[in-house]
Amino acid sequence: MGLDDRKLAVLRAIVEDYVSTQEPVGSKALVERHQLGVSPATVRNDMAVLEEEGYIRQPHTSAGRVPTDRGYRLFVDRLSRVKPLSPAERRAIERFLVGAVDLDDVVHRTVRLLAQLTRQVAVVQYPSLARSSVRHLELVPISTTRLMLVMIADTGRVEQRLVELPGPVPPDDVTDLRRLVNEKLAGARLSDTPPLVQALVEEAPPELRPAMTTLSTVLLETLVERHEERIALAGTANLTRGGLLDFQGSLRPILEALEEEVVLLKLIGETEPSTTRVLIGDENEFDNLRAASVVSTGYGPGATIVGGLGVLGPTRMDYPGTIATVRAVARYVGELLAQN
Amino acid sequence: MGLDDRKLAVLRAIVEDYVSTQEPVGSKALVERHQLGVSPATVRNDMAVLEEEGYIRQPHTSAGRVPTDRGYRLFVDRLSRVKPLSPAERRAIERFLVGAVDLDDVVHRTVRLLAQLTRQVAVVQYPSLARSSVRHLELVPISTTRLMLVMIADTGRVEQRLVELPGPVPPDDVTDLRRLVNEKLAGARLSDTPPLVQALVEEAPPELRPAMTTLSTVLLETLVERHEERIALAGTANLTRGGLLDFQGSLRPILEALEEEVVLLKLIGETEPSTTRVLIGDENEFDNLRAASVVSTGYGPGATIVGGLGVLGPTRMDYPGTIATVRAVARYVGELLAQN
DNA sequence: ACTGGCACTCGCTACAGTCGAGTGCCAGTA
DNA sequence: TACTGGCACTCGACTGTAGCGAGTGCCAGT
Repeated sequence: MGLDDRKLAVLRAIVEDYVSTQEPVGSKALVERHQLGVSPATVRNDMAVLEEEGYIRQPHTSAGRVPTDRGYRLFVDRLSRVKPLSPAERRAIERFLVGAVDLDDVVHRTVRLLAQLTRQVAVVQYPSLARSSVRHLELVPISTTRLMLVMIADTGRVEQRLVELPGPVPPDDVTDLRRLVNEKLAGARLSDTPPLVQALVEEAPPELRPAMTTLSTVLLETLVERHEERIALAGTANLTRGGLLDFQGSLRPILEALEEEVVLLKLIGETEPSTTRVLIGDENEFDNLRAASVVSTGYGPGATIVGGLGVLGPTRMDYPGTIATVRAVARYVGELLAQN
Repeated sequence: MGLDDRKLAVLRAIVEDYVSTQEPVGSKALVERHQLGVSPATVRNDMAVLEEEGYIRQPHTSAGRVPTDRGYRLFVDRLSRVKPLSPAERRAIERFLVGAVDLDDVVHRTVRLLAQLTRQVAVVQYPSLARSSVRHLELVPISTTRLMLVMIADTGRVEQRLVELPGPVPPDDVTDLRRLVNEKLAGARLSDTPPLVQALVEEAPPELRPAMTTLSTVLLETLVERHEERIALAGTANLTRGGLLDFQGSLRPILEALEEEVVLLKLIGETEPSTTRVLIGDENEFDNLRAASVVSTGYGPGATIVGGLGVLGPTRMDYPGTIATVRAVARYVGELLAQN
C-alpha cells in the first residue's frame, strides 16, 4: 500500500481532470496541466501502481485512466480541498430563500435552488414527523359522522386525514374531543404519542368512547405507523447533461429509483450524525443507483436535525463543490426554520 | 383531397403497425398483415397520395412510411375505433383506488395507476381551488403574533398558510376572528371570495380591525391570487421505453417541461368541455414538447369538473388505448370524489 | 529514483463494397 | 378507369480494411 504523497497527488489530478473534461486522462496531459515536477514516464509508473491498487482503471488498453469508485472515495476522504462558495452562490442562496411564506414554500424553493446550484438532481425531505412535536390538533366537522383531523407540528408540517366516525357526534362532543386530544397530546413528540393515545381512549367519558376509539386508530395510523414522510424532487433534467456518457447510457434505472419515495428516503433520510454523507457508485445499496453518487446531509433549526436533503449525480461529479453547496444550503434552511 | 375509404384504411394500418413495431412500414408488409384486398403496388399509389397530402412521410428515400403529426390527428379524429378496457384493467383500477383515505392518497394512487396502465408519464392536477368552495377556515394560534390559517375545501383540499399579525392578539379575539371569517366565507366558492373578504375587513369591530386586515391580505393571496394549483407526476421512467428513438434522442426538453408546474397545468388543466383532449406533437404550444403527445381530460364528482388529469408520451403512442384508459380513470376518480 | 526512448496496443475515423428493403414508374390487363 | 406485375433505382445498414494517434509498458541509461 505504498502510496506516497506524489501518487496521491497524481490521483487527485486525475480525478480533477476527469471530472472537468469527462475524458480519460493520460500521463502527458497530466504533467502539462499540473505542476507535478516529474516526467510523464514517472507518472505512468505511479499510475500503474494506482491501477493495481484499484483506484483507477483503463477503459481500454490504449486509453487514459479513469478513477474507480474506490478512487473517488479516497479522493473525497483524503484529497479534496474544501471549496468555498463563491459570493455569487451565497447571494443566490439568500435571495432564493427569503420570502418563503410556508413550509411547503421553503421546501420547494430549497429543492429548486439545490438543483440549480449543483446542476444535479436535488432531493429534500420534509421535516420528519418522527422528529416533530404536536403543536395543535384540530377537528373540523365535515358531516355528522365525519371529521377532518388536522395536525400541526412544531416543524411547520400540517397533516390532514379524514375520520369516519362510527355514529353521529353532536358539535359539543366534537369540542370536547378536541379539548381532550389537545390536552393530552399537544407538545408531545410524535414518537411518544402511542401510550398517550392509548390513555386517551381509556380516560374518555363513556359517551365519547366510540368516537375516541375511532379517532385514536386514525391518530396512530397517520402519525406513527404510516410514518408519513414527504419528499420534494427537482432537477431531473440535469440527468441528461453530459450526454449519455454518465449513467452508462441509460437513465432508466435512475429515473425508476427516483420515483420510489422509499428509496429516496433511505438515500437522504438516514443522517444520524450531523455530518455530510457521500455515497459513491457501488457503495449505494440500490442496484439501480450503482452508476450514481449521492451527497446528503441533515438539516434542522439549531443543532437538532429534522430532515435530510441532498443531491444525486454521476459518480464523476465535482465532490468538493457539491459538498460545499449541500452543506451551505442545509445551514441556510436550518436558520430559516429556526426563525419560525 | 380525394381520400377514399381505402386510402383511409391504409393510413390506419400504417399508424397501427408503426405504433406497435416502431419501424417504418412498407407496402409489402402492409398487405401481408392487413386484409386490404389489393396489391402492394396499389398501396404504394395510395401512399404516394397520403404523402402528398402530408399524412405520412419517408424518413429516407428507401425506407417505409411513418405517420406525420397530421396523420395521427386524422387517425385520432376519424379512424381509431374505441378500444374497450380489458377486464384486467378494470379490476386494476378498482383495486388500486379503493382504500384511499385521503385526497393526497387518492391523487397519488391515481397518478401511479395511470402511469402504470398507460406505461407513460402521468399527470394529475389536484382539485382546483378556483373550482372549490370553502368548507371551513381554521385559525390556530402559533404564538401571540402568529396564526396558522388552515382552509378546508369541499373538494377535500387543505391549504395552510402562516399569518404574521401586526401585534399580539389574545385567544378570545382569535375565536372571534374565526367565527367572523367562517360566517362570511363558509360555503362560498373561492372565486367569489374577494368581495366577501373586503366586507370582512369593513365590518370587523375596531379592536379586530388590524388583525383582520392582515388576515384578509393573506386570505386573498393564498386563496385567489396565487391560485395554488398542485400537481402530481409519475412514470417519468417510462420516457426511456423505446430506447432513444422516441423524442428524437433527447429527453432533456421533456424533462425540463415536466419540471414546470405552469406547463403541466396548461397541458392538463385547460379542459373547459368535459371531453377528452388530444394534443399531438406540433399542436403543442410548448416547443419542448413538440415531439410528444398529450391525452388529457377533466374529472370531478358528478358532472362538474374540478381538475384535470392525463398522460404524456411519444407521438407514436397507442391513442385509442390511452384515451380509453385516461377516460376510465377519470371516471373512477370522479366517483371516488363523489363519495366524500 | 527518475527519465528518455521505443515498440506496441487498440479505439476511432474514413472509405469502399455489398445487400436488401422499399420505392416510383410504366406498360399491361380486367 | 382502376388495379397489377415487373423493373430499375435509391439509399441506409452493415462489413471489412487501412491509417492515425493517443497512450501505454518496458528498459537501458543517468
